[in-house]
Amino acid sequence: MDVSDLIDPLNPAQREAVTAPQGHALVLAGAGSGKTRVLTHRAAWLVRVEGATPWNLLAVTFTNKAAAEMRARIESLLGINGSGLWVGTFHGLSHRLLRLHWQEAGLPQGFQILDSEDQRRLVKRVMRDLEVDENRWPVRQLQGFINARKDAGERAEDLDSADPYSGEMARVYAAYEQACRSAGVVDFAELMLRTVEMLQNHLELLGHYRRRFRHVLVDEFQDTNGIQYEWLKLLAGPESDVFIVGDDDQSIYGWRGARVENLERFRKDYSHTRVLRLEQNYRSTRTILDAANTLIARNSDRLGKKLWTEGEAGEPIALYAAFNEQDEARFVVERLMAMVEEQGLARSDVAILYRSNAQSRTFEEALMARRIPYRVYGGLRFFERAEIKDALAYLRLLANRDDSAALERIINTPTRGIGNRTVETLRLTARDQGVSLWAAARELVSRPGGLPARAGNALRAFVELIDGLDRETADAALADRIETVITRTGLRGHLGKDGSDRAQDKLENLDELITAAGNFEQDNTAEAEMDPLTAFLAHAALEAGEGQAGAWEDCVQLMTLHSAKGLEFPVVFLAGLEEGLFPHRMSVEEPGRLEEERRLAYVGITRARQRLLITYAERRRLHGRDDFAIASRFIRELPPALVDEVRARFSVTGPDAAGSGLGESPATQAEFGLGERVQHSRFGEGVVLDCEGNGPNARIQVNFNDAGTKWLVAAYANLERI
DNA sequence: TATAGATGTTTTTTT
DNA sequence: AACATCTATA
Repeated sequence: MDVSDLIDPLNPAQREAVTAPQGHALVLAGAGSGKTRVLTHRAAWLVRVEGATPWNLLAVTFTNKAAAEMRARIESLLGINGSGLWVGTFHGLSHRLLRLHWQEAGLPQGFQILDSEDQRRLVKRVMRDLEVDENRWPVRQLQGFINARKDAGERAEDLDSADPYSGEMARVYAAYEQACRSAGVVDFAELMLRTVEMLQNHLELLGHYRRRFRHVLVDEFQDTNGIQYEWLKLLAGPESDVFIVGDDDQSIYGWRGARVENLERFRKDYSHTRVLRLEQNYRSTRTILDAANTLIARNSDRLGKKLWTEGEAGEPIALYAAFNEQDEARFVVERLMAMVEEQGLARSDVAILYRSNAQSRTFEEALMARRIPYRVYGGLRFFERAEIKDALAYLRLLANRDDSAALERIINTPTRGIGNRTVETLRLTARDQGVSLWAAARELVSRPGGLPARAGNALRAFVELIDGLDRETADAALADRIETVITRTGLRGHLGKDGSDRAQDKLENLDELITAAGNFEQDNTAEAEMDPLTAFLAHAALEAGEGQAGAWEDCVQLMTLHSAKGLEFPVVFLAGLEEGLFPHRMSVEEPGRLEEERRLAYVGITRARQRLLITYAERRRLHGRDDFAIASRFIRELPPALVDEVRARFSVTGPDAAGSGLGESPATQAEFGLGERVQHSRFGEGVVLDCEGNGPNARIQVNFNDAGTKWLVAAYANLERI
């Protein structure tokens, strides 16, 4: 058997990992050391050399993107393709198990999945029913609490109900679970927890999967949380070999319960684990790697790795101190244009990375102004848009009338005369009789005098609308079904009346939804045993869909540092390195959280292959508020010798030098930084707020104590620094 | 009950 | 700035 294609592309350390004898293995793999390659080649090795079948493999990661790539690479190495291969995300695979064994899991066959927003709304609903004070107990906090408990594998009844603080939260948790149960919905964390409980309670199922999954492979193991660890321990039985890959320096999901300690725990729990290290980096220049190593060395409690490269030193890291976020975007876009035009770089070779999604806007505007194609990953995703979720809520109701969360969302969207008063009556009736809102609606509609005439008619029309839609479209293709729903419910007409651009966008999104459903039904022949509507709704919740669909043009890539993990680009712009933004102000107090921010910076730096450019803005508008900022501590933590500061300050050239075209006379040159105090002959003292342009054409905005805010042509303003 | 306008809240990252 | 939620008014 010729396995040279599996082995030849590997270095000795990688080869050792891929060809390791049977048994457990922990691969500590630094950034850019080829860990995904090792994982996929290991999977192929097990089948082609060790006699396993694809059926014996279970391969897990965290993000849909990573899972898709892993699947594609394994399939290509094995020359197979099909859904028999269990490769996916923790949540996706759990979902698959729960669909297959819904009865054992105690779920209705058509259970639906709540995304974070759905979950928050439901928690809020429950809190109102329980009359919990939302000022004392913020909804988000309760939502976070519930998820944290689930991520740790704890149910409401496991909590201490005597303690007044956690007792109150446990009460909400319990009521929320009850609401989910009666509506037949599960949240993300529940997918994991329910799967674990199902396997614990059904040993015949557990035995079946343990016998099947002889080889369990896990990528990004440092991101596993408590319940995911339990999940793996269950599915990987005593006869199974577990092969895990991870990097403690890239652990950036602590906020959602990830435990780096799971790496160490694994070594203890799985005896005779072979520990391997991949320390040679094939991705970045020596400069970039040195910078990353120096930065991450400040963190404590590392498992310890020394990344090295045989590559070139490469160019220094560029640092640009922008005046504000517009200037930052201008710098980035001009630089990337120059690189694309002069060096023939593809636009898709360039990534702009930032800490928070809100930062994408300024870059989008700057790119759009210059007609440069770009693609934003993450942010508000397709299936999370309000109009899409409205349409999906109707579909959820068609699939399951008891889905009260879905019903509440659309019972009066678009408005059809069912106001708060009527809905409140519905809730009371539902609560009294212990039934869903839908059942309560049916009951009230059929009971004479149950509601005032006007409300009763409106509600009856709604009930008939839903039942009618169901009857008429039950056998239709998914896309036609959605088309009918959008039209008949009045969603389209409602938006059509509004002539605004935003409404137009929403209409286009609804059309896009119909197209997406059509494509989905065509491609998704694999899980034929699942009802197409249910499958589509699950797809919408689990893979919310990326920002913009299509346009596989050559695009500049914009994304958060979190979504950049696992990717690499020849050129990386790391933007917004300011104290308060990155590291985020919420994370600077606690050392542990600050270290996670530093790991995030490490992830960002190590995405770059050739060129790394770092920017920050001295002044940034956030939440409508202007704030001065100082450079991130992470900039100071880089070795100064590796950093080339482009120009931190704004320079103004005098009119004489500009007019004559001769050399600039130092005497007429001045430099100003934002926030600096200046003196003007007529307006008196003021503070520099903003700058625009450069050299003789530069304009400068000054807020004078007495004369107010003015824009001045800097060359003629004769400002003096004080 | 519907709507416009006021008021208050974001505080980050994702399945 | 953008959005959700509340309030006053028709």
